[in-house]
Amino acid sequence: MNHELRIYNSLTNKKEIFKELIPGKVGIYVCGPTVYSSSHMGHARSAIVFDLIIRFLKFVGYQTKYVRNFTDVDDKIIAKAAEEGIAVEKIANKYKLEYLEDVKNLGCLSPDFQPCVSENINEIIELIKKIIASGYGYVVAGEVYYNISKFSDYGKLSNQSTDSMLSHTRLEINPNKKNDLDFALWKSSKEGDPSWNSPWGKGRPGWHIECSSMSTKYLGETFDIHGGGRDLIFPHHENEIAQSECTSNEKFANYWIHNGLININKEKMSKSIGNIVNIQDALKIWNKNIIKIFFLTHHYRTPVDLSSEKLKEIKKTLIKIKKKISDTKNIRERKMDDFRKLWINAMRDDFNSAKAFGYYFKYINERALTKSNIDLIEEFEITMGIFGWRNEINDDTSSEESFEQKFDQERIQKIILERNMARQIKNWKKADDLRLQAEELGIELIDTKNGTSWKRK
RNA sequence: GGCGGUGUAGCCAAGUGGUAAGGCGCCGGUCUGCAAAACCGUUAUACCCCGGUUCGAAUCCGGGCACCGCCUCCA
Repeated sequence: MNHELRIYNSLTNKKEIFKELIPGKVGIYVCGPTVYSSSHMGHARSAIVFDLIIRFLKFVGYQTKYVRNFTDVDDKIIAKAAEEGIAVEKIANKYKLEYLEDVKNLGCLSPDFQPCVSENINEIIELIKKIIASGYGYVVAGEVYYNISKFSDYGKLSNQSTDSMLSHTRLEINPNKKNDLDFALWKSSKEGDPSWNSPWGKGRPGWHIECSSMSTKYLGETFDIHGGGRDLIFPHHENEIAQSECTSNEKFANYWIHNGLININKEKMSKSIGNIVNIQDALKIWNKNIIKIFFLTHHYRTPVDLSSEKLKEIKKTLIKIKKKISDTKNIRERKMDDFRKLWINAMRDDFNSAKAFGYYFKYINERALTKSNIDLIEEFEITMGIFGWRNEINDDTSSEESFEQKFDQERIQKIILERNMARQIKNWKKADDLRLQAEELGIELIDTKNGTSWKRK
């Protein structure tokens, strides 16, 4: 059996055998949110994917050091603060706390470190000084830019030549820049903006530099894994590499892991379309495990289409599975290779949780469950970060309660009463007519020993 | 235009050389006054198209086509 862990490295666009820098230890840095609005399902996916990766790395015996930052100094936050007439720090703090609450509510493990830009200004200034001293940065009118033409590897992550990047750019020409692709390391700030003193005047860090600085601070100049959403490959991660490698002369991150983005009902989730789904709103309707399992039944690199229909499907599956697990009789035993070995191997191959869940569903469906089988199932659930879901997911359509309350309760009760009277005297024609009436209201009647209940159709 | 990704049943989704996991749905059966739930069973001669390599390809190579993402600070 092959015990190696294989990871798709966005830097080489290949699956590679994972080799850690220090035996038994893994350092991982993931780009967290810019805190200027409530976090959405894209953030959720990223948090869930990297939570899975951390859990699995721990499971196979690695000691992990997991760092996820907050970008709390940024143009977007400043703009939002101006729009709402609230202090920049308050906006940043509000959304930072919200994010922490959201990922906690999703049942994700906390990173070991969650640094903020505002708390690392000195480190950032020192790094910018080093970049200037190495000849890669230049100062113009109180601002510092990175000179990409000096860094010969520029474009190695996104696989682009600087020429081709320029050929189709929407970039506005900035006369202060030596090259159009140069980016700001330090920006001078307008009156009222958050600002710090620096050798170049009052200002604040540009986007990108914080991640170079903070990853190095916690993990060293070279570390094992750098993660984030696919959309960050260019320019953000490309620029991080340029900033870090020009001063260290070392490779920045050995493996780059990028999770796929999400669509909502087949459309790109975006502000302009107005279809952003917040984590908070999703959690009001769906149990966290449904959301997690939805994401985990897709491979982390593929784009995913999110819709309530798909979440309902997951819920249905889970309710069935839950009943299977509690029913130890009545299940036919079939041949299946070692479940534990199968799912671990799936996960060793670029964290293929979708495949692993296939085995999980199959195993539960085809096993007479014994104590040891349950132990195996629970081991899987713990590693995937869904342990306890069976106590949290009910088949009482509770997730649709808010929807159901909009129905005319009185009228439904009247139909049920009338129909049951008809059923007692075996007037089936009338009973069926009343069932149809209920269906026209969009609900379905369910007869049980304990009476008649109903649910949304 | 450049770079990257994707294309597998009605829908979703695994599968990197050995003859198509899993889920939802559909259909049939048991059960039920009828339904629902549950349970049992069925459901891709076939993996966008055309060539090639191979004893053998969804999987590798070449050429197309289609869709999606990124291409600088939120557009």
